[in-house]
Amino acid sequence: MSPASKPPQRRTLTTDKVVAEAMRLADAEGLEGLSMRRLAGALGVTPMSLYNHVAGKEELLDAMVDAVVAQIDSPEIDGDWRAMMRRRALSMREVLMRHRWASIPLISRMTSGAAILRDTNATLGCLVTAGFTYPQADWARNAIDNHVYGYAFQEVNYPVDPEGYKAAASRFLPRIPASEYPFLHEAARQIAEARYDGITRFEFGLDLILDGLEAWKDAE
Amino acid sequence: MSPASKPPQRRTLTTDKVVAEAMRLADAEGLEGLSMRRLAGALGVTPMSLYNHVAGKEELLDAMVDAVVAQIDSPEIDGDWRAMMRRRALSMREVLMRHRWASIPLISRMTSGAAILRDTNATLGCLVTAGFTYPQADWARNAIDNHVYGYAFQEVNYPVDPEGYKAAASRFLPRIPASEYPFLHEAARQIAEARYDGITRFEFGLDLILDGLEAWKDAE
DNA sequence: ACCTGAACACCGTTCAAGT
DNA sequence: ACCTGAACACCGTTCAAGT
Repeated sequence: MSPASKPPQRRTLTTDKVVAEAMRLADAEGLEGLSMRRLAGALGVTPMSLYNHVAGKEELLDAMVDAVVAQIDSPEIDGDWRAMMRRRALSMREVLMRHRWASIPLISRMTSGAAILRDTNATLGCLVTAGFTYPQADWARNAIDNHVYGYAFQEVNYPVDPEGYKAAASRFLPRIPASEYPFLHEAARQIAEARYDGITRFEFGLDLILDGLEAWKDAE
Repeated sequence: MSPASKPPQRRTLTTDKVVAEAMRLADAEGLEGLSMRRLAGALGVTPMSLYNHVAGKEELLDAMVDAVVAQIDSPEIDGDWRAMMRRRALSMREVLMRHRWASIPLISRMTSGAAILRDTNATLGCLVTAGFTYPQADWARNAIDNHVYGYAFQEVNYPVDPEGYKAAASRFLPRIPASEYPFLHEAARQIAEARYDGITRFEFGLDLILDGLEAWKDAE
């Protein structure tokens, strides 16, 4: 029971450390760079020892997704619903830009960690308190989240900097002959010329949805 | 040069057959059931012979996604934009229900097969012809597609039949104590009770977006 | 031209064994 | 209680060889 009697095992790993290192790996190299074996290597441990702290790779991914959701600014339940939805959406976008691997598992895994439950509860709560019915609140959340996910996903996959943009355009445009795809060709040309306006466009679409929700709510 | 001189090779495989069998496999067992080796087995061939017809698994997935997109009713360029966007969205939903594995790769791969280029060209063309600017048309398509993808994805992952619904709810509700997540708990309860109204909800959200686009278009 | 066998460099995970 | 070595059952893909 004295400190010196501490057993010889390394005692280095915890679930939190495993999840944190997995997120660091995914941040650095993307999801396809994350394997249990590489993760173990990064932690200086054999692959199998990970299974003492996470049940498997699926559960690890769920935990990573939940850790991402934990970072978003959830609505305050008594706050102005529109301001709160706006703040949450902007925060989600920012978090998804920070963890560029997260959009896909966030969309594609039906997971329910503590942070996700908390955020969903707060979001529905804010909308219901503002006067939406439960089904309406459920739909409103879906509409907003679909926008955020879809947009974030695009932003992650398209080149942001002007040079990258130009390069991608010149790599892409030849595949779109004006004779066969006149509208697509012109759209690509205009987009290739425009400067990047990520947040503006994001907020534009977001406000479109919020307008729709407001009208919908008042209409009934 | 006579028919009898036909060489002994089986000559069974073509790219189209490989893609078609891959889709059948994915339809039946999901994307995680689709491996190059299993696909080869289903075609009665060694894994390596597939590489004579597709460059690799990534390209195979791209081809599968394009084959899915080829099935959707693209807009007619001179048609009423709202009716055409509506028809396209309903068709996309239907196709994504038929190929339940397709939502995720359709969202997450930045691919540009012939069918995708064609559909994008037709969609932008219809909107631009109706009076949207190119950037507006681009955004409009994104908004609609995000809705379709997000919704289809949900519909694929949630149980449709009442029994499955009930089972999922009773498996889920205990994880959501009313004390900690009062709003989420009540939402889950109401949703668990409601009968499934997939298409209605889909069209509701779609019309919300189309209303927003119409207002937006008229406003400038 | 198309298909194959053998091999390479990976995976996630189990299980019995160590301390 | 935690970590390990060895093994199992898979992957995608390359390459030289067959016909």
